[in-house]
Amino acid sequence: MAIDHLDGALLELLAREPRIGVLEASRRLGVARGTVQARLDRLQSNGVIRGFGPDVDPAALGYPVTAFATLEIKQGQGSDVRAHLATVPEVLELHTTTGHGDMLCRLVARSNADLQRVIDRVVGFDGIVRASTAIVMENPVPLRIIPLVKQAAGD
Amino acid sequence: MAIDHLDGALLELLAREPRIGVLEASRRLGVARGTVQARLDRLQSNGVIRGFGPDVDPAALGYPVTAFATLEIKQGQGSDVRAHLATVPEVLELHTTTGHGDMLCRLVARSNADLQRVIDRVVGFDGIVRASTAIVMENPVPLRIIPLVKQAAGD
DNA sequence: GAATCCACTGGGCATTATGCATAGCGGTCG
DNA sequence: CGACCGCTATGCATAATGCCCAGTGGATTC
Repeated sequence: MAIDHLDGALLELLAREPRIGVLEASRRLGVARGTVQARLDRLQSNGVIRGFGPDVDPAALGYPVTAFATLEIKQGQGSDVRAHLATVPEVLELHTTTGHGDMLCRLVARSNADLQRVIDRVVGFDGIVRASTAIVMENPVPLRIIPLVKQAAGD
Repeated sequence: MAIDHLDGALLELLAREPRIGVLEASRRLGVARGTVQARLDRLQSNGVIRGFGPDVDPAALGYPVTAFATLEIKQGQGSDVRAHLATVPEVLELHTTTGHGDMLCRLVARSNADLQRVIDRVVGFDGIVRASTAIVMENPVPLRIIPLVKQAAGD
C-alpha cells in the first residue's frame, strides 16, 4: 500500500516510456532486474497499478467534443439511470455525487451539434429530472497521476 | 484517422490484456504479425493511441476521496489560475468550460477532512471567485473507452 | 483490359527480453 | 544471535522482437 521512492521512480519511468521492458527499466533505475520485477508484481497485486491499457484519444477517433453533464435524478431511480447511461458509448465516465446534482458524467461527441443528440439520448430517460451541461473548451491539465505519485512516494 | 474493424478488435484486445505482445495479439486476432505491427504503428502515429501508461489507482496510493470542483474565475486571471492548479498534485485534471462555472477540476484527497485542505489550497488563490465542490460517492461507470471504440469501428 | 499500388501473408534470421532458478549479501527484528 | 527479508548478480532455456524479403489478392488508374 505504501509507496517508496523506488516505486515512485518506477511508476514515473513507466508513465514516461511505457513500452520499455523490465530489463530496460532496471538499467535506467540502476537496480537489479529481479527487484524491478518484484516491485511491479507488488504494485499490481496491491492494486496501485490497475493495468497498462492503451490510452485512447477520443478526439482521434472522431469525437473531439467533451462535455460534463450534471444530472438530477428522481428518487429511487438511481440504478435504472446508471444502467441506462452504461449503455451509451459516448458516456465515458459516470459518478454519483453529493451536492446540487446527483450524478456527474463525462460525455464525448462528434461535434457540438452531435452533442445535442448525445444529450438527448442521455436525458431521454424517465428517471432523469434535469441536466445541465458544461462543454469543455480547453484542457490545461490532462488527466495525470505523476505529481500525486511523487507526493505519495516522497513522504 | 478512421478506425476499421481490425483496429477496433486490436484496441479491445489490448484493453483487456495489455501485457500481451504483438505476436500473441496476432495469434488472437488471426492475422499476421506484421499486420498487427503495422496497425499499432499507425494507431500510435495517428494519435489514436496516446500511450500505454500504467493506470494508477489514487485510492491505492492513499487518496480514496475524489471530488469535482467547479470554479468561477475573475476575468483575465485564467492563465494564472491554470498555472496555480497545475502545481497542486491533488488536481488530477483541469478543464475550462462553458456554463455556470469557468473551470472544472478533478481532485483527490486522503479523507473528507483532507479534502478541505486540498480545496483550501486550490481556492486560496487570488483569481478564484467561488468554488463549488461535489464529492464522488460511487463510480458506476469508471473511465472507459471500449464502447466508443466499438462504435467508431463498426460504421 | 492491363499496369500499378497497397495491405496482408508467411517465412527466415540475428538479437534481445523473459521466466525461472540459484547463491551471496547486508540490513532489521524478535 | 539467529532468522528473515529484500536486493544483487548470474545463468540458462524459451520466447518475442525488429527487420528483411517474396508472393498474393483486391482495388484503383490509365
